[in-house]
Amino acid sequence: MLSIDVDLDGPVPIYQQIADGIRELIARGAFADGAELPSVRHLGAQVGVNLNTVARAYRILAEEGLVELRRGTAARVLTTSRNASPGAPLLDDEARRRLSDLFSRWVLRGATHSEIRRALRDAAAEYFR
Amino acid sequence: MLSIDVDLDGPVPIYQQIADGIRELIARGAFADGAELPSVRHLGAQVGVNLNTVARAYRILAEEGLVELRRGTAARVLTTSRNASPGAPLLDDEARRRLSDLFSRWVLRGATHSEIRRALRDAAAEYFR
Amino acid sequence: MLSIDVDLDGPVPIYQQIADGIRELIARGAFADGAELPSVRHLGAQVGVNLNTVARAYRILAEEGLVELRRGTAARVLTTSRNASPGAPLLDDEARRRLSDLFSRWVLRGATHSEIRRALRDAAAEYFR
Amino acid sequence: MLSIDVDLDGPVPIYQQIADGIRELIARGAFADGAELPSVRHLGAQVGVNLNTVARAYRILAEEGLVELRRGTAARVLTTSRNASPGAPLLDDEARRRLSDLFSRWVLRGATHSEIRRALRDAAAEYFR
DNA sequence: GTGGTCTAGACCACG
DNA sequence: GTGGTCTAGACCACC
Repeated sequence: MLSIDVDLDGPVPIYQQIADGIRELIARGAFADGAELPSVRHLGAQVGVNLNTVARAYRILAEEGLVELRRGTAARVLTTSRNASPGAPLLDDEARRRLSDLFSRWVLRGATHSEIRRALRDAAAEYFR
Repeated sequence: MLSIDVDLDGPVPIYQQIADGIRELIARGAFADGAELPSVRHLGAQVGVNLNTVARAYRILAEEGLVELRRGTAARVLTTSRNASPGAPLLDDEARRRLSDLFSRWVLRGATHSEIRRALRDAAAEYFR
Repeated sequence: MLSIDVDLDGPVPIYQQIADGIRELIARGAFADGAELPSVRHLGAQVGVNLNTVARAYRILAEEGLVELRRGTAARVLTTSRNASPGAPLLDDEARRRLSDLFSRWVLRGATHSEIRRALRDAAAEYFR
Repeated sequence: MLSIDVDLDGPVPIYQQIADGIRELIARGAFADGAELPSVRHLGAQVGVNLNTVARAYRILAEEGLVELRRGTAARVLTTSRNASPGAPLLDDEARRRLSDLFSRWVLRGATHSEIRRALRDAAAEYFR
C-alpha cells in the first residue's frame, strides 16, 4: 500500500510529484526487483487525480529506466537497472545548481558555512534513518 | 556590471533564473546595503530577454524582502532586511523536499550515505570558496 | 527446435516479435514446405509468454499466407504460397516509409548519402551471410 | 507552410507520425537553425488532430534535442544539436532489426540479394533526390 | 499569443 | 484486467 504526498496546488506538476515520490520509494528499497506498481487507475483514485496524470508519471520513470511498462501487464519496478556511469561524480552541474540555490537562500537567512554543513549532515542522516 | 547566466532553454522559467542569480549575488555580498540594481531595461538588454521578464524577477525578490521597488527610482538591494525568524531551522519542509529528491537520485546512481555526505561537504566548500 | 528472441520490454508487441521472428526463419529457409510449427503451448512455454500471444502471432502469419491453420492439427508452413503479385515492386509505400524514417535518423546523426548506401549494403550482406 | 501526411487510423500513433514527419523535414533541411515550428494549435487544426497530440510530438522531438520548447514562445528547430557520437556506427541493433524485418518480407515475396541491394540503392537515391 | 498541465471520458491494444 | 492513445475543453504560466 503505497503512500505518496501530492500537493494539488503549488507550482510542481502533479505528475512530477508522483514520479518523485515513487523514485524516492524505489531509492529507499521499498520495492523488490520486479515488484508491481499499482495500476494507473488505482493510484489515480487513491491520490485523487486523473489516470492520465499517473500514466505520465510512470512514463517518466520508464524513460529513466526505473520502471518497465508493458500493455496488458502491471508496471514493474526495475531496481537492477542502475544506469550509473561508475566514474560520474555525484556533484554534477545540475546538483551544483540546486545546492547553490539552497545555500544562497540559507545565507540570506543568516546561516554560516558551518551551520549549513550541519544542516546538510542532518538532512542526510534523516534521509538514511 | 552584474553578470548572470541564463539558460533560455530548459524547464526553469527565465524570470526564476534571473531572480536566483541576483539572490545568489546578494547572498555572496556583491551588493552594499542600498546599492542600486540595474534597470530592467539594461539588464534585459544585457541578458537578452524581455524587460517584463526582468521586472517579474525583481518583483519576486521584492516579495522576499531582498529588494525595494519604488516607482521612478532604481531598485535597491536591502541586505539588512533579513526576513528570517531567528529561531527558524534551516532544514524546513521545502529544503527537506529538495534534498531528499537529490539524495534519491544519487542513491539510484549507486551512492552511499558517506559518499553523499562527502558530496554535500564538497558543494558547501565550493560555494564558500 | 525453433529459437526466437523476444524482448518482453520495449514498445514492440510480443505477438509481433514472435510473428517477425518466425517470418524471418521462414524467409531464411528454416522450414521445408508443409513443415509443422510447434504448438502454441510449446512455443509459449519456451518463450515464456501466454499461449494466446503465440496464437495471435500464428494468426498474423496465416493472414499473410505463410502459415496454414486448421483446428486439431499443427500449424503448417507454406513456403510456396508466395502471395506476391509478380510485378509488384519491392519498394512500396510502406517500405519507403520505413526506410525514409531510418534515413532521416541517420542524416541527423551526420550521415551522408554514400555512408548510408554503404550501411545498407553492409546490412544486406550481413543478412544473407 | 509545413505539410505532413498523417494516417488517422492504422497502428502508428498519430503523435509518432507527426514527430516522424517533422524529423524528416528537419533532416531534409527544410528548417534554418532556430526556425519556428507552427504552434501546436495551428498544426493540430491543419492536420485535424487535437492540440495535445501535437504537443506530445513536439515533446518527443524536444527530448531528442531537435526542437527547443519554451513557454510563451514558439517551438524552435535546433539543427545544430547533432547529438552524433562521431564513432557510432549507423548500423546499430535497432537499425539492423528494422532492416532484417524488411528483408525477410521481401525475400518472401521472392526477392534475391541483388534485387534487395538494388531496391535499397533506389530508396536512398529517391530520398536524396 | 505561446506551450504546459490536468480532466473526464471514450476506445483500443495487449495478455 | 492492464497500459496506451486521443479528444475536447478548461485553466495556468510565460513572454
